[in-house]
Amino acid sequence: MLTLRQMRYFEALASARHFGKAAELVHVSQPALSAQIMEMENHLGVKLVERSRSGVFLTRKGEEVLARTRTILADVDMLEQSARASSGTLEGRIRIGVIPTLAPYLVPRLVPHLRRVYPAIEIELKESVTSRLVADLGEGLLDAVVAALPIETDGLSTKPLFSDRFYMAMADDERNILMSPLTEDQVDVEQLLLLEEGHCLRDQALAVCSTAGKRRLVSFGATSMTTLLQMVANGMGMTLIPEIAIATEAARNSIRIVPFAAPEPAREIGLVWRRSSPRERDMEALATAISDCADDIIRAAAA
Amino acid sequence: MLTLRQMRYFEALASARHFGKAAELVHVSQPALSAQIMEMENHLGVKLVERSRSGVFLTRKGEEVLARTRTILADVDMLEQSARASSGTLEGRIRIGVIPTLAPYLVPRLVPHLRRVYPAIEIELKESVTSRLVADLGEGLLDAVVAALPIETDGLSTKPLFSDRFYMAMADDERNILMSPLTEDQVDVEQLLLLEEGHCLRDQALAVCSTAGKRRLVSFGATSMTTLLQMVANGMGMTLIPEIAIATEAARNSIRIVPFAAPEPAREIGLVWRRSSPRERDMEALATAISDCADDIIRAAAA
DNA sequence: AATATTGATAGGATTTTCTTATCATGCTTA
DNA sequence: TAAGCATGATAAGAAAATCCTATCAATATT
Repeated sequence: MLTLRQMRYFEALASARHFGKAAELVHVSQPALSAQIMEMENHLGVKLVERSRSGVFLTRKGEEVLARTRTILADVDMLEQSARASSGTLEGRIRIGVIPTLAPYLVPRLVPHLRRVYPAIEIELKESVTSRLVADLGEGLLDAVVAALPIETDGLSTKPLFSDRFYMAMADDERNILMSPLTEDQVDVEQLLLLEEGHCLRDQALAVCSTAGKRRLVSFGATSMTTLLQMVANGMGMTLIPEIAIATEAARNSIRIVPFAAPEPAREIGLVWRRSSPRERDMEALATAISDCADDIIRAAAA
Repeated sequence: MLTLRQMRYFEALASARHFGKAAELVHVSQPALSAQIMEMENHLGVKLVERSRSGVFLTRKGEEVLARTRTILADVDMLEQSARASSGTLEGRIRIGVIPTLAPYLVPRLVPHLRRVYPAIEIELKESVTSRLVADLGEGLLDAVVAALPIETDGLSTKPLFSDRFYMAMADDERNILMSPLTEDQVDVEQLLLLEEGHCLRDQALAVCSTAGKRRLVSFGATSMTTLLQMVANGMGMTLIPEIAIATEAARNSIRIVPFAAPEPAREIGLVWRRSSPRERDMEALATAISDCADDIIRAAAA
């Protein structure tokens, strides 16, 4: 089996053209170097060097092998260097999954922010429901997931990022005469519009309004918050909207946002990653960035 | 120190994404593979793989190192293959030195002949006096030398190729009324034209004509046979010409070629190479080729 | 909870590699 | 020409690296 050691010694020998000198170059005794060269020659079945009194010459094959050896050794050097170049925080590719009820509001702020703070970052995004994202995380297809907690943590680490309060969104007309702040039992489940199955926000909405019977539930299976709020604006019902979505969606649709009475219901957004991942520092940095962005977005909505 | 073994195991691990399977791939126990991977990680100071219950993933660095590792391993394969591809007879570069009193007559036939018989040959030629050629041979700058024997053989091997008889060349006019065949003591040393110092033919000519005193020697220091024979044709004297040069030179100059009486003086042309050279077979083939060409040339002259 | 997988760890055997000492050869020099 | 020198090969034993078997710890599965 050919070894790098053999190549290193051979390189030295080719440079020194002298077994003893070459052995010094690689900090080894002359017999050790001789043995490795012989081993290499035997393995390749070729004479690499010509030993003569007037010095050591490479054979034709030796010259050819030397050329290849040099590029290989150089490549190995490159490998060591590039591997050791400890990539700092958030350098290189990071694959982030974000749930659909968060992504459209968070990502447009988060990505530019990350790019600004960590110029060497390469962001890959995936938007899907929590279960899909967690599966991808488990398979190594994602590095981090931003989703609503709690998440059954199966070899995963979690860090809470921010709290995202729920509001009720309804058509901005006179039909909806509700107290503000709203209490949960005022919600008419028949009027509640929900996202399609799989979205955590759907489950959360149901949890908030759980006091009423679930029988008369009408699901239009909306695929996005935006769709849902268009339905709301058209008077088809009302829906729960997370605070982070308000600024964007209120600007698009003519809706009224009604707060809940304390204790205000909310979802906890958190960052999730494989516990076995060596990127603790990246996760820390990412968590901070997301929290900051979310705060900005929510503060902007309040203003 | 990074080793190819580590890289081979790492490659296997990246392919199998499983320590046990990877170990099988490289015919080794799982702890052995684990240890090498750990060694590699420690050496590089980087986590290459993420060990998790749901499988083994490469880290970013791991991916990068893998890419480099693969090209290195491929290059090593190439090296082994190309080295093992036993170059047949007279394949690749061969550097041949030829003395000036032989080269102009031998080379134009020899080179096409070699190219025809050994298509993969790359010929490099050097024309110089014996001492220079032998020095170059000793320094590994030449692989073979074609020169007149004997050669003080200092770590060199020698093989006689052919015998090259001497003739006397003189102006083709009526002034030279000499017996044919010539006997050596008929030569008038004062009329003898010689090559400059260093050429073996000069010494051989003097040896042939040694019976006469050397005092009156007139040397014009001609640098080539052709020059010398032009001088002869112009009536400036006579000179020794080796048989192999006759066909070419007689066609160029109006000269008369007179043979010597038996035992005809001659030079022995031989092939010389470093005894330590592993190219015995090449030397054998080269010797045959040269002998064949020389025979052709001399036979052509006789016709 | 019991069982099966999977990678890490431990201890000792095996193989590789190294060093020192010495040899053989050919060159240099007295 | 013989003694001394330089150089790479060889030998023998020490050091190291690598490996294997057995076992552990942590998870995942049943």
